[in-house]
Amino acid sequence: MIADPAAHREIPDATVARLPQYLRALSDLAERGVASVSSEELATAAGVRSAKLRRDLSHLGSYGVRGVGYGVEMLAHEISRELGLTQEWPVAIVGLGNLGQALAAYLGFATRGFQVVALLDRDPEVVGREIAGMIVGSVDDLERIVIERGVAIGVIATPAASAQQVCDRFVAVGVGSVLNFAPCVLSVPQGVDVRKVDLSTELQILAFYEQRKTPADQERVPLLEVAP
Amino acid sequence: MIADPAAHREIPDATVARLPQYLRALSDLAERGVASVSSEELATAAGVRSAKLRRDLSHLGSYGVRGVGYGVEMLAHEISRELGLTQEWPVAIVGLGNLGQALAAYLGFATRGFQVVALLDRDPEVVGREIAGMIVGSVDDLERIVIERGVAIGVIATPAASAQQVCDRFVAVGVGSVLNFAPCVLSVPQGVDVRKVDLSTELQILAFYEQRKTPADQERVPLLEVAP
DNA sequence: TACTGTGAAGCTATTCACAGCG
DNA sequence: CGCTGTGAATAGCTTCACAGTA
Repeated sequence: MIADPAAHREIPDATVARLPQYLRALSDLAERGVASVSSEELATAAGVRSAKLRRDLSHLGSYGVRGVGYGVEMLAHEISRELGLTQEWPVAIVGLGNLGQALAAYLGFATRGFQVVALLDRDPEVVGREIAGMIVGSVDDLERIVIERGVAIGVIATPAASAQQVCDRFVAVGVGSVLNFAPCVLSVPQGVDVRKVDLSTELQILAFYEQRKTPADQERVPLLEVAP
Repeated sequence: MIADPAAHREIPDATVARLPQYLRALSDLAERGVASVSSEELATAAGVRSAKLRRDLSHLGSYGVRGVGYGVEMLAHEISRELGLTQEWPVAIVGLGNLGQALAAYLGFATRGFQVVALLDRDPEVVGREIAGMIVGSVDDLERIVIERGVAIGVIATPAASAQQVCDRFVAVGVGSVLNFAPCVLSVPQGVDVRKVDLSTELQILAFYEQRKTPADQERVPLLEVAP
């Protein structure tokens, strides 16, 4: 009986969410020819505290050397493996408005580990056009295309009104991970993961803190100080 | 006599990050003419548990009615106020590649509380073009434009190599909040807030969980054979 | 010596469960 | 009664501080 060292490790969600940052910092270091890095240096490059970095990495195993630091290439490889980037994940993008086109262009050449295998839209004006080197298909063929091309991750860049329907169709044919850019909540069965990216949410969060920062005398337009 | 309920309350970061979701759910309800909503219903609409919703709202004050629920319009207004959306925040977008253009178009008409007052790019081919009804200016004029137009929030959609420099220039002329779409860590002085949106980070997180779901050596295969 | 990996402490967030009120 | 608001319990995350080690 052989125990896989990673098999029974539970990696905390908060740690998983930071692994990509560490990986990017390590890639930058590797490009600059750095062979070894301390937790202090890597933490700075990734924008976290060194104690947090060490705790995070300890969940993956003991890949550091006491008194020295971490091997850049080796640690990058371990994190890549942990994140599942040693394989190529087939991705489909649905909705090729402004945002969908930008995502298609970005994913087309800027990311390892992912391959865009389908672009789908509902608008007949858009279907058939070439975007980022790929022909846009009809969303009517979603099920067939997802199955044929083994899509694992679905990206939704449609208007909010269509997002749940597209999501349901993804889920029905076995897509287990969805990245949602539509400004709405998606409901999915247990076992399916959804992550949401939302520009206006981010701006609103910034506005909250900006408001707290702005001294009272600098306050801008008071829209609603009307006496009843 | 009633003391200002929000004046000295510390609202937890996790709560702030969810307020936009609640606001969106409330806006949807208001559009459908719903006047009152229970924590259970609103929580479902926002994709959280009702206990969490009630705890979150309790940080804003007591805006519910026991035995009844929350007034939709009233709660929406309170959250808007708390988020600082009763004023318009002037936003500048730097970098008008695919993504920057998509952001400009989105912000141009899809969001209340924010007004795009400047689009800036470095490329002379792009400067002078009209995007989403606004003429692109030169990034050389960043300082002047930020000051003249009172920019409070800077959006960075440049390549990673330019992002820190643009950020520094924003900060130097008083921009206190930055939304960063470039795949890199920005360092800023204390008191400046940065939020990051990163497509490949999100995909990598999904890949991690997707990999965990797919049993070890089980290759990803179509769920259904292709029908003849 | 200079660093990692980690027990323990402290802090933040979530959830339970029900008192309290309309 | 039905629902909110919250004390208390729990779970999860971060930080400290240092034992342990190449």
